Amino acid sequence: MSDGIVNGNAGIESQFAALGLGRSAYVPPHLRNSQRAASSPSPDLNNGWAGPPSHQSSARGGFEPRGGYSDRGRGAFSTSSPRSTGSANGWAGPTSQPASNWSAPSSAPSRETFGYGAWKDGKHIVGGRNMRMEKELFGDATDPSKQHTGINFEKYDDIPVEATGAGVPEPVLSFTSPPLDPVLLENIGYAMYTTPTPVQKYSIPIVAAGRDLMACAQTGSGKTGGFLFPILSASFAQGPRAPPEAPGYGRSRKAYPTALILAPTRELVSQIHEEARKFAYRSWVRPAVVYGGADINQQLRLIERGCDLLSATPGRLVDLIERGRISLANIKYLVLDEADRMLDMGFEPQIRRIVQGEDMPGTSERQTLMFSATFPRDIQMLAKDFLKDYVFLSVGRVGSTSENITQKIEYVEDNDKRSVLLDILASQNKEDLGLTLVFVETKRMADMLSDFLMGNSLPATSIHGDRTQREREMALQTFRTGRTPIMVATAVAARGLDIPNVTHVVNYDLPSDIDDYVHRIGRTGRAGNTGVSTAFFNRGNKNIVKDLVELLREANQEIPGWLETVAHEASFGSSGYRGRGGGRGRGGSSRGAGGRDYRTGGGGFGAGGGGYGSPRVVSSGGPSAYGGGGGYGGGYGGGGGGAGWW
DNA sequence: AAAAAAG
Repeated sequence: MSDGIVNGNAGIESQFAALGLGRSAYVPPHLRNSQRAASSPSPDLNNGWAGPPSHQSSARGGFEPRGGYSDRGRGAFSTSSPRSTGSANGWAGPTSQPASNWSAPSSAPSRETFGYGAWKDGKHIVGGRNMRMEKELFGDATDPSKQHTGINFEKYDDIPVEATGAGVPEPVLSFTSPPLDPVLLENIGYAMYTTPTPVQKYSIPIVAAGRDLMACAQTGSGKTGGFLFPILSASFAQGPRAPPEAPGYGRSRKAYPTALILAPTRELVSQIHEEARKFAYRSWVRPAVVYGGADINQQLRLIERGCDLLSATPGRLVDLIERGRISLANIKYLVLDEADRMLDMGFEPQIRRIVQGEDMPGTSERQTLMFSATFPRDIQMLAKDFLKDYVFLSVGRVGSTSENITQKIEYVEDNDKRSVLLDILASQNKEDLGLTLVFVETKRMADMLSDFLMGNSLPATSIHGDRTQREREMALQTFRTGRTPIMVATAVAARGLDIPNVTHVVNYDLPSDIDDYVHRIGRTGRAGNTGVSTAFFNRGNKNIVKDLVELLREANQEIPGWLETVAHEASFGSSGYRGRGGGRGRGGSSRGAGGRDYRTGGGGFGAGGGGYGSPRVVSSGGPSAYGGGGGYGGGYGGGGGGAGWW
C-alpha cells in the first residue's frame, strides 16, 4: 500500500509562526507578566502588558463568579467596528486602575482594558483594539523574521480528508460568519489566515453543530486551529456556562474553566496556550496554562486572573484539582490532543481521573474532541468512553516531502557520528542562518553531544526531560531566537513543537519508529520553505530500514544503493523487521491519514457503509493517497502481520 | 529501549 503521505511539515502550527506570530519573541507564559512589567518603563500607560491588571484587585477580594457577569473591571464598552475606531480614539471604557477597586467603574479611563472583552448581562462585550498587544500576539509586519510569506496554501488542497459518522455536517470552505463569530474572524484576520485547512473545514461546522469529534490528524494538519477556532467561536457567542450551585462558588479561589485542553508535553501546552491567547483577543475568554516543572504559585496567581480556556498537562492539572484550585464543573469543551501519545506516556489513569473521576460534566453535558495520530484499540476505547455519537475524521498530512524536505541518509558508524556532525555543521553555517535540530535517542546523549559541540565552540543547547523546566524553556528560547542555532533534542521536541526557521534536522540517532522519523523531519521544510534532513544510519537501525526506504521512495527521494541492499536483506533475514502493523505495539497504522472509523466496519478508506452514510471527502490526494482499502485493517485488533516473528 | 510527566 502506498498512501503517498509522507511529510509532517508545513502545518498550521508551523504556519502560526511562519506567518510572523511572534515565535522568536517567545517568553514562557509564567514569566510573561514580570518581564513585561520589568521592561516597561511605564506600566500604567502600557497597553500591552500581558496580564489583565484590573484583575489583581478583583482577585484579591475573592474570585468572582464566572457566570456572575461582572465585567471584572475590563472593557465595559463595545466597539462595533474595531477596525475603524481602533485604539486611536483613546478612551476604553469605564475601568479601574490596577490598584483601584474593580467594582467601582472609575470615571478615569484606563487604556489597560484594551484588548480584553467581557461577558455581561448575557452579552459579549468586545474589547477595543490594543496595538501593543496585537504586536505581541500577532507579530510585527516590519520584522523580517516574522514575514507573512512563503505559505503555500495550495498544498492544503492535497490533503485527503474523510469524515464518517451519522449526519456529518457539510464542511465549510472559508472562514465566514456564520458559523464563526465575527470577533474570531477578525483575530484570524490579524493572524493573516486566509483559508481553513481541511481539518478546520470540518471541525468548524462539526463543533458548531454540537457534535463530538474523533480526529486522526498529525501535526501539520492545522489541528490546533481546528479545535481552537470552533471552540472559541462558540464560546464567544454563548458565554460561560451557568455557574454550578456548589457551595462557595464564587467565594473560593477556585477557577472554573469552560474549556479544557490536555496535551502530553509542557512545551506543547505552552504552545497551544499561545495560540489561544491570539484567538481569544478582545473576547471575554481568558486563556490560561498549567504544566509541571514551573512555579505552581505563579501559575495559581495567573489562574486567578482568568481561566476560561485552560491548556494543561495531566499531572499538574490533577495536582491543582487536588489542591481545590480548579474545578471542572463548568466544562463545556474538552480536547485531548495527541491522545495516542498521552496513552503511550502512561497518562491514561490521570486522564480518566480528570474526565471521569472528578466533577466534569458527563459526555452528554459537554463537547469532546479527541486528536490522535493513530487510532489503535486503546484510543478506540477512550473514544468510546469519552465521546458521544462522534464524527470520525481522518486527515492526511500537509505538503509533500519531495518538494519541501531533502532527505539524506548517510551511513555513519557510532564512533564517527561526532566528527561527521561537526563536518555538517561547519559546512552549513557559512551560508545558512537557519536553525539546526539534532535528534538523539537518550537524554544522556543529548547532554554529551551538546557539551561536545560547545566544547568545539559551536553555539549549541539541548532540551530533554531531565533538564529543569527553566532550562528547557531557556533552550527553546535561545534556539528560537537564533542565539544558539543548534539544539540537541530527545523525543520531547519531536512532535507538535513549532519552531520556525529550522532549516536542517539531523537524526544523529534514528528512531525505531518511522512515525517518529516523520515527525522529526517535519520540524523543517514548512510550506514555501525548503528544509534538509540528514540521518545517520548504521547496522543498529535495521528495524526502521524497510519503512524508511518505502517512505523515501514515496517522497521521490534519492535512495542510496547500500540502503536498498540493507532493506532487502532485512526483509528476508531473521533479524530486525517485524512486519508492518504487528511490530507497532498498539497496532496502529503507520502513516498517512491516521486510521479509519472502525464503526463503519468497512475495510478502510472509501468503504463507508454501515448506517453512517458515505464518507465525505473534501479533497483527494490522488489515486494513491490511501492505497488499497483494506490496508489498515491488519494492524487493528491485536493480531497483525508480525505474529510469526517470534 | 528510551522518553515524557507531579513533586
